[in-house]
Amino acid sequence: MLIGEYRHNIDEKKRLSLPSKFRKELGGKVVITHGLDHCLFVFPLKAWKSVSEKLATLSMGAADSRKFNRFMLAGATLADVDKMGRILVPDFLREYAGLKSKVVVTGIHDRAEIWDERKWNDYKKSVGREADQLAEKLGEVGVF
Amino acid sequence: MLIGEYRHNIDEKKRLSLPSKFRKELGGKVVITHGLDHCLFVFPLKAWKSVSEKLATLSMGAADSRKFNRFMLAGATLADVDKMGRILVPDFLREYAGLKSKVVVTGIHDRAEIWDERKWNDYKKSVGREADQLAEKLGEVGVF
DNA sequence: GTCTCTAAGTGGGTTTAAGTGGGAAACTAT
DNA sequence: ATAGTTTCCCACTTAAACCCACTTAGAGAC
Repeated sequence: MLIGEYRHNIDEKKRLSLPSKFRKELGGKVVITHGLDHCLFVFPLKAWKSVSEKLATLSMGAADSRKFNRFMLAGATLADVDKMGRILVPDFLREYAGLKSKVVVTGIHDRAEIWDERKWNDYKKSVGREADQLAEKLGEVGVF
Repeated sequence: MLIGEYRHNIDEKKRLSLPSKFRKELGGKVVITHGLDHCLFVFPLKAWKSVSEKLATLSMGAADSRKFNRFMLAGATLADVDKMGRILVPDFLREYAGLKSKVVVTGIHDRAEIWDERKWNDYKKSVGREADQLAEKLGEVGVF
């Protein structure tokens, strides 16, 4: 189970250290892909396979299904973790997530997320303002 | 599994490098054919066989079925991958996909796609505008 | 609280391979 | 024969992979 929020840097060679607490669960190969709200998702290879199997059930006939598959599959990259626990983030994904040097890596269940630091701060603020309404929903779902 | 997006050039001799990460899966011979949305599809020989079998059993009207089969089959070319991992893209396919020098090669499950760089950028932008609906689908399919 | 030890995060230099360009040889067509 | 392609092979450039070292932050002991 991946949890927590870590502040890391992407260096000049486009390398990003994964938090040491994530490394065991993420393993030696991870898949980075487009996430929602313009962040990036990082899956352990195993978890990715179950995602891609679900995607494979979508028909190729419909135009929006093709779009969806291209978004998820062409938008994904297999990255291997180097000896120091770092991954390389491809240009097109960095661009999508608006990543500069300072990024935030978060853990959400079985995946990690990569956020531009500023985007993450803004997002947290907006979540803070909506906390009451969200709390209502949480109650509905029976979390607390 | 082919995933990711790679920017390559078609040189003056009409040669196109396949991404190194695709080469193992694509093998020494590939089938290039008309793709949907004015890109080109590139199948490993093995995957092509299952595609052509499916084409033979299409359940659409006879006239449409003939049309689609001609589109896919008559447009298909068997291409050898050279020692450097490059293929030759025939003129009529380059024309169909509007390929200039700069192209994008993407991986979608068991096939690669070749896009004119500008077309791919436009396509991605349109996907971006539909991000919300795509997110809905993510939920429907139970991906996340 | 402070010192020490350990490990994580970062940075740089070297090596390797991918992507690309171009020349020589073979083949075709004129 | 010759001009124009096509095919094969090799060379160059640059970016990714790899290895190692330094710095800093955290954990533990005193």
